[in-house]
This record gives sequence, structure tokens and C-alpha cells, in this order.
Amino acid sequence: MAELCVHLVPLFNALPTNDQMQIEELVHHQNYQKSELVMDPTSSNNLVIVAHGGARLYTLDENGRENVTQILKTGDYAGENWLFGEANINTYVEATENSEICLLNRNEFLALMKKKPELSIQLLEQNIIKVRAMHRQIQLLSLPKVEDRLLSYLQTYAKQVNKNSFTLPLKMKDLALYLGTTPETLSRKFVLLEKQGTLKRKLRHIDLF
Amino acid sequence: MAELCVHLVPLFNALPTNDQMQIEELVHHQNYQKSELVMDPTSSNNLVIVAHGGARLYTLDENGRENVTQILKTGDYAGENWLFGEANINTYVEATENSEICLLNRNEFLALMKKKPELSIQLLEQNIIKVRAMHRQIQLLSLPKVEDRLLSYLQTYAKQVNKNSFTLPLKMKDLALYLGTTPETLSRKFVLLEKQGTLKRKLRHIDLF
DNA sequence: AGCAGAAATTGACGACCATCAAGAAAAAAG
DNA sequence: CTTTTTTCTTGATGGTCGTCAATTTCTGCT
Repeated sequence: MAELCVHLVPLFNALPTNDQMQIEELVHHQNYQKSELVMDPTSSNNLVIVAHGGARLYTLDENGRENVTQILKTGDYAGENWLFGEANINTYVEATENSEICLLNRNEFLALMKKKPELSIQLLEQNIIKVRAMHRQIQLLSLPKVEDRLLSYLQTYAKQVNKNSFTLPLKMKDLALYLGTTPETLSRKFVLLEKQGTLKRKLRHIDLF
Repeated sequence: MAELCVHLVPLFNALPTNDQMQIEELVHHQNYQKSELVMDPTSSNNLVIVAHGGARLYTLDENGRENVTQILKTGDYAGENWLFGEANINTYVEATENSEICLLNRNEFLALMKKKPELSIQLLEQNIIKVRAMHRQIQLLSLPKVEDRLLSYLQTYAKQVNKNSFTLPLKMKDLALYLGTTPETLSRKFVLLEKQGTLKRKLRHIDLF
């Protein structure tokens, strides 16, 4: 048997197992044939999790032409926004092969949240943290110079761990990605900052001045 | 008398007035003298809203030196993270002048959310939408070329309104900021895309091909 | 330890873009 | 309608950064 479907959704998988079980109980596992329609704008809103198989999302434009917006394969999901507030006004979901697909119904989920307020509070807390992290990243990425982005990142991180001497939690490659640059440029910027006397570095260990 | 304090917090001010009133009832308005400590790590967690005056946030580093992290003036607030989950472990809030400061206590707020599940659901819905918007923006900003960022933005927007012919909701200046570039570069990119035949533009009206 | 594969660095080069400044076009004000 | 102000465009220039390729350093594995 498959894992818990809710495990596949990042928003859920950090929840206490207890809460996850409660959500899992709401999930409708269903099998769909290839080309079968899973959802359309007239359906009630659902979170769609592809437990096994594949699906595609598409909209119809003003001329009635299909416009594929997303492809889902095993383990992917869509419709977080339909689960939380937004109505699905123009999107169709269709199985691209014989698939096992899990649906989590908005109304049932709302009912659960009303019955167990801790659940929505948990989700909210998690989300707020995420928003703050994303906000920081946007501010970083908005800085035109990589040098500034790096320094800002390091200072923020130093503040976070409340130390001026620390070990980077990311590899260069990932830090580069996070800062919207390349490992090469990042490397150069490190030596630049070191030359400027802003920091001292040995591998991934940083001393910030 | 002042406006509702909760109005100042973006997370709250889109809520139905009804919900806002309930939150407002929890708010403790208090007056602080210059240099008086509003919060420290031993206090229970609060959202801090400066209704009138000023305050500063600081942490103490390993040597006991103060490290100012944020300055609040009238209308600013801090501690969204303390209200929602994260504990305040090292931050002090101090009034920088005689101030009227509103505190929203975490425990009281939690109690309200448990009593009125709709409130946290509302907040959650709002947050999810925000996360999605921010996620899009991060993806955009991660594209190295302004040209790609612009095109991606336009395509996403077209998909959103489900039309290939639309009027931009932002002025050039703001769009430039959103895309992490300057109005000048943005302008050039528009003519470039137009030359390529990717779009046609007249002022802020776009036809996408 | 020693080897293999990955990760990080360095150099050279060219494209891209921010900046400054000036001009044109549109919007707002009178 | 005219004037004023704001917004947008265009040009020239220099710095920044991404790309490709080669080398060095690090890490995991047996």
C-alpha cells in the first residue's frame, strides 16, 4: 500500500503525525482511466494528489483551445489554492494514464479545521514562518549586486544564530542558487569580501567582522 | 482616539471588520516612557504595534553588546513571528521616546483562534495566497535575464486573466521594481520583445503572441 | 591510504545591465 | 488649452556577472 498521500504535500508533512492521520482519513483514493476527467470547474474544490500515474492541468482559452498549465507525475500534487480559499474557475484536471489519485475535499477539510482549531493554527504557524523566509529571499534577490546579496545573507544568518562565527548550512552550489547566482561568481565574491577584510573564511566556516 | 491598531498589520487588515473587532478587543494599549523596556525574552510573546512614538529592537550578542535589529516608528509593528509559533529567545524591545504601544498577547490570541476557528482559517487562506504570489516572484527573480523575467511575468499574467490581450496593472516603475530591474532596462526589453514579434504594445496595453 | 567522483576555484571573455544624463511623451494641474 | 510635473524612452559607458574550460581541492568509498 502507498504511503500517506498527505505526506507528499509539504504544507502537511511537517505536521504532527496525529494531525496528518486526521487529514489522511478525509482523503478519497480513487482510480482513474487514461483520459478520464478528474476535476473541472463545476466540481467542488479539491486538492489533487497523484499517488501513482500522471495527470495534466489545462484551461480553456476564449477560443475553446486547451492550454496545458501543469503536468503531474507520481508524487506531484496541485490545488493547494483551491483547498484554501480560491475557487477553481477555469482549470480541468485529466488523467494522462491509468492512475491512482487522491482527492482532499475543501469542504470536508474546512469542517475538520473547524472541529480541530489546532490544525489550522499549526498550518498557519508554519505558513507564517515560510512567508518570512520567502520575504527575506525576495529582498535578497532584489539587490542588484551579488556581493550585496551575499553579505546581506551572511549578516542575516549571523543575526539568526546570534554569532559572528559560524558554519554555512548550505553548500556553495545551493547557496548560489538561493542567491540567484552561480557557484563561480559566489566563489569570487567570497575572496573579494575576504580581501576587503569583511570576513575570514576556511571552507564553509565563516568569521564575520 | 487612534484607529484600530490591528489595521496597521497587513495580515489582519484584510480580514472582515467583524474579525478585526474581535482581535482589537484583545489588544492592550499601554504607554511607555522613553527608554522603558516593552518586551524581553522572559516576557510572554506579543505582537508589538507602535500606535504613537518609537521603539527599537535589539539583541545581546555573546559579549553582552547591544545589537539593534529594527527600528519602529509610529504605525510600525514587530513580532508577527512571536505571535505565530516562534519563541522570542533573544530580542528586547525598548521605547525610544514616550510612546503608546499596543500589545497583542500570543496566548490570548491563540485562545481566540481556538474559540473562533474561522479566524485562523481566514488567516490561513490569506497566507496561502501570499505564499503563492511570493513563490512566483522568487521564481521570476531567479531568472538571470531581465528579458526572461519580463516574458515569464507577462505569460503568467496572461494565464491569470486568461487573455492574451490585456492592460498591465502596474506602472513601468513598479513593474521594474517587481522584476528586480530598472525602468530603463525594462523599457528596452519591451522594444526588444516587440522587435522579436513576441508581443505588441501600446502604452500599457499588451498583445501577447 | 588511495582512488574516483563531486565540489569548489580560477582565468578569460563577452553579453548583459545599472547608471547617468538628456530628451520625448503622457498625465495632471491650472 | 497651456503649463507643469510625472512617467517613459533613448543613448553612451563602464562595471558586473554568466559561461565555458581547465585545475585544484574535498569527500566518500573500498
